[in-house]
Amino acid sequence: MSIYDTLNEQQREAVFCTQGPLLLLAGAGSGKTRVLTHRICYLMEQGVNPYHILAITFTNKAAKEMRERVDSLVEFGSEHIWVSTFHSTCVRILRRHIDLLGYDNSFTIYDGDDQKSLIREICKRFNIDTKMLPERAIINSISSAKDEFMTPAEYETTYQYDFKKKKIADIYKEYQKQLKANNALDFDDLIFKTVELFQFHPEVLEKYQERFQYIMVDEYQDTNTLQFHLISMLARKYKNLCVVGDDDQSIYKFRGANVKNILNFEGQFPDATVIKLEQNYRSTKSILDAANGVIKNNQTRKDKALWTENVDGELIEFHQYGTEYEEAANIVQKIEELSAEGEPYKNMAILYRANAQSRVFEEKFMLKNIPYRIVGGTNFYQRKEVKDMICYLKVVNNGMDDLAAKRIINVPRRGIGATSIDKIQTYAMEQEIGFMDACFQAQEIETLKTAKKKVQKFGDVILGYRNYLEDHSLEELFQYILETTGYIKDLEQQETEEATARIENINELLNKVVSYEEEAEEPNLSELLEEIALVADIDNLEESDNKVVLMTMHSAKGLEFPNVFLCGMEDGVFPSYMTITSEDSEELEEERRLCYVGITRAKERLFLSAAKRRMMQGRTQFNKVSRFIDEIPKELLKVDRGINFSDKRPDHDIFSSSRNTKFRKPFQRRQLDLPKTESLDYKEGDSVNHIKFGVGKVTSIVSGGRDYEVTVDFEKAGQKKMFASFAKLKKV
DNA sequence: CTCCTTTGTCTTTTT
DNA sequence: GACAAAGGAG
Repeated sequence: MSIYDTLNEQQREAVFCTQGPLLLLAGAGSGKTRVLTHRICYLMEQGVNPYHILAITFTNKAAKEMRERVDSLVEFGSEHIWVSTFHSTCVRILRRHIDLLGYDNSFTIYDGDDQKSLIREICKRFNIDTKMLPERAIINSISSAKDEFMTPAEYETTYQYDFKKKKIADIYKEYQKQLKANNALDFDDLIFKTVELFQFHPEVLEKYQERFQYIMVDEYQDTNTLQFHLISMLARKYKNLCVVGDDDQSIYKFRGANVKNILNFEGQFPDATVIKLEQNYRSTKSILDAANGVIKNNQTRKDKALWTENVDGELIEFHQYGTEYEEAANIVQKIEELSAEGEPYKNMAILYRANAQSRVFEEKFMLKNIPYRIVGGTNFYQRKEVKDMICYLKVVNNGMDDLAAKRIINVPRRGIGATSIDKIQTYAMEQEIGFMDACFQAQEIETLKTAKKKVQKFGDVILGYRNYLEDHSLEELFQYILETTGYIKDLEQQETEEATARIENINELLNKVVSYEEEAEEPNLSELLEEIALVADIDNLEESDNKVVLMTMHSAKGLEFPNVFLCGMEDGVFPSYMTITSEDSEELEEERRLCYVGITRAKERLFLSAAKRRMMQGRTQFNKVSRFIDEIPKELLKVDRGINFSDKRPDHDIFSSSRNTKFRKPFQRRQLDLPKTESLDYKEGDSVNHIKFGVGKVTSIVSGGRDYEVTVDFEKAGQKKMFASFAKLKKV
């Protein structure tokens, strides 16, 4: 009896197929992690040195789990396998070789917030109207350019006749210049620079090709073009590349993921073996059928049929509540009931479309004293106080990080305001030196008057820290910074709840520093900062905590729970307003894939819910039940009359008229009991004004349930479809 | 320079 | 409703 006997035929085939390119199409819950771990194990049995194996996962958490699972299968050697995310892999490579590209090896990693600050600064300097060109759009454009391996120069020549893009090209160019001057890389650069390194230094590439003779990539459907490039460079020599993915679970198009990577794999590697894993081991039949019912509405997908031998299981429950508060109250109550029946809290997860939806649940859980954990949202390391302390560490570590220096120069208050900072910056640019270096030369800056001394003093403080680190540990440095800045003392004096929470956060960061120093082989500041920059919130989700988990469906990818609550199943929430109004049908399909991911997280029970009205951005919105609910086969759904409705209005069950609902569109009768938008003051053919798109002509008005769907041909923006209640069109 | 108030702007997902 | 940016008083 070998460990491979428990695998099914396709799984075994995949495990034993070790040579040459292999595409593994693995449906949700089909045991792909088992296949990957067993495959690694088999490779080692075949005499492959674990040193030659590279496995790329999507999160650090997945990497850790994979290593542990391999470790439980093999007797020794698992620690030599290189298992990590794309980003961590690249950092490891760049730390060794980035000097070949003219960067310092102690480079800093910029997160999304840093990126935004830098872009904002550049826009200000370039006098760019961020109303015409929002920062978000600029960042996205630069990010997509990098995803396509396009340098600023290439971007400029490609788009020289497009006014807006030409502007972006200027910003992109300056942005890269600044990054380099600050000795910093953003997330995309980590991959980009690694590819560049391999391109310009074939001897380095060859070294890694020799090292990584067997490569595996998980969640392959979510790789972008640049990542594909990286992988194919590495695999070019030995061609032992195994990619695992599911096109139905591709949910990161918005950040550059390219489904074509998986759809065209056989085109890129013509001799590839393709194996499909279609048996689901995770979910009950009802849950799986519901998921299949939804996903089959997508036009562009590889045909496949996921099946299971599992029991039918319970029906899927769907409730429509009056408000999001009722929704939360009832879900929490259900969780209490399940808990009373003996279900551990950690077996229950609440999944939603957007992070903002977590708040109502959090309030309820606190009130009821139920342990919970929210994953995502504002990351721990993005909190003001934590970020402040990190910036101190960054400045100590990398003297060229202007952004970090500017952040802390007046935190705590040192009497150095915006005008002084500008003066230092101007001087730094004239002298072509870094911001921090300019601070060290404060005496030379003529424009500074009373601030001269203060800036000088700040410089001395930083120099003091650097000296201190020479013969002290990181923990000691951190403590020293806390003391000398008086950061905690300031907070203590405030005596507010908020301040106490901040102190706790700083202490948690201190814990991180301590535990890093204990675990690392050779602790150093760069590595600590890199660990901080590259962790995702999900990475810290401990299997052992018995807590209800709350997170977005995006974050839930790759996880599974016995009981799953999918809330906010409303058109406008999920699918989101953005995707409904977009004319690109691809976006709705991605949203549907997300729904598929959400449903397939559930093993035993699935609860779906919606609210008739909910507060969104301070306005009450009336939402129709999500179209995805409609796509689930009716016989799988159990729709109860609302329980515990707190508002006394007669409640109309959406399926109420009779059992015999097969022939009617289930949700249409709702238009009777929901307030319709006030009658419109414009009709087809009228000219109307929209706050963003300007003037246009109404081409059609369709009554869709509680709202009107209005199509307008705008003079500038072209044709748009919108809901009357959202669009606030004015007749002109 | 700092602190407080007011105004305006959004709609998503993240390494 | 939340949060950032701008404006105003000390």
